[in-house]
Amino acid sequence: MRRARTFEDVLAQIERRIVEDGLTPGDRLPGERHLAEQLQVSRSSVREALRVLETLGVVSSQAGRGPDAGAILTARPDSTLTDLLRLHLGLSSLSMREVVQTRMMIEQWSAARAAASRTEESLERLRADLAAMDAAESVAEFVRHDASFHLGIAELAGNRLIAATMRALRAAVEGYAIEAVTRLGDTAGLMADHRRIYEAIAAGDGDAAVAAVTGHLTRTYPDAT
Amino acid sequence: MRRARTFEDVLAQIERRIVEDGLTPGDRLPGERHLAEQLQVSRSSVREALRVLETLGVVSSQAGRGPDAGAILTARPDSTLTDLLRLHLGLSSLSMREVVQTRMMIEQWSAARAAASRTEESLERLRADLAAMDAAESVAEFVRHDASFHLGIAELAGNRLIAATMRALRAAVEGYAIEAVTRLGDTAGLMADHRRIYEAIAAGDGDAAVAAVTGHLTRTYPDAT
DNA sequence: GTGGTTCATGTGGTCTGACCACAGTATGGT
DNA sequence: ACCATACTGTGGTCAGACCACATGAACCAC
Repeated sequence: MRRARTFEDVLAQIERRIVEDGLTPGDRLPGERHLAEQLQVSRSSVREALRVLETLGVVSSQAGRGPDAGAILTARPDSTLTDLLRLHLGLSSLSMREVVQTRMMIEQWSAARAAASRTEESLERLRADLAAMDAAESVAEFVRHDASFHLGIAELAGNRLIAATMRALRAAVEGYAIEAVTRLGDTAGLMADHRRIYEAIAAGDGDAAVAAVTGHLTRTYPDAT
Repeated sequence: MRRARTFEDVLAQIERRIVEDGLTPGDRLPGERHLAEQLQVSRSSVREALRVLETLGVVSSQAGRGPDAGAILTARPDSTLTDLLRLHLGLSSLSMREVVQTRMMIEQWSAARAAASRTEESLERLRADLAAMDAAESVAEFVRHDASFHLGIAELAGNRLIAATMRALRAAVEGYAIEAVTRLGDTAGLMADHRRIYEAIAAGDGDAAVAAVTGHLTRTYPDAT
């Protein structure tokens, strides 16, 4: 058994405090110096613990926020997941195939859910993205609205964990996406796919939505299944 | 635009180094003092960067490993994801419902994949877990093999990202699982579910496997869908 | 020669104390 | 009443020190 490092103790104490005091995003932690004194450790250890919490998207710090200020509790797991994917892809401990496959799973699930629980205003957002893609004048702009469209479907399903994962996955394949669109040359095929997905969701046809999403992703990332 | 903090620069430099030098798990980074000198920053900044990488499961440090030693590159995203879920559940920025729902998505997908690509040795592992559950003499032991069974299905699908996510999700509901088993009193119903899942996978019947998994999770976590 | 012991070296982990740039607040003058 | 100024405490960074530990080389006994 390895002895716990000091900053890990600090981590546990802060977590305990969050749970016991029922702190939620927007609340504040004491300043670094205060925490250090309360826990009888050095500021370095406190800072390392805060850095971990920041990495996990639980806390956010910025310099010089005046008295009675400290790290603010947040709920931003997005960049954690994005960084996680990017680094492990770089380390080759994860393959692009696995990432695309995971995205396939999420998008199929989301499309089915979205078809079942669609509302007029959520459909409106998807239509807006479609229109923006049609009007896009550059690959980058097209891809941006493309991402927004796919994310919209995931958010429509109403699960923050899945939506956050989807955002990270999407960011991880960003480079691939731009390359894929450029390679295909024209976007007519992609737009036809998108419209098919939208129509299926709007019609509340879950099976058709899943099929449309599956076809779309298979065509866009042919080398991963 | 907020100015980048020093340790974020260090982070970027280390990441660049990993990608450019094609480093993989098992390789080593220079020692903290060397990195500090190479990048012309203080050791504290290097340490904060390493702490971030450690949190993301990319690096692992331990004290006193002799000369020419530094942090070892790893590929352990599990605890990152587990911590992420636990903290955000504690912060109420994620609900147990969303976690269980995500698990439902992954297990359905995994079961379908597992049914399609089963092998005799992978089935053997599942059978071993089933037998261990039958022989379990305590709730804790039962739940442990229960977890192993479900994880086995996810790993069978052959996607490290999904398997890692599954491990984290499973760990997050650990407390719930023990409570659920205790509440149900006997495990006969659960075991019947497990056998039904196993049989469907062994028979290569994807649809039946999905149905069996869906029924099992719905029964185990009735208050989340 | 061989096997075990000691010891110097360098590591990660921690601490102290200092300085900086910045945001909020109070203070002062107009 | 208003605006500029100084003050205060913050997070961010740095330099330098010490500790416990793991490693490997030098050493000694046999």
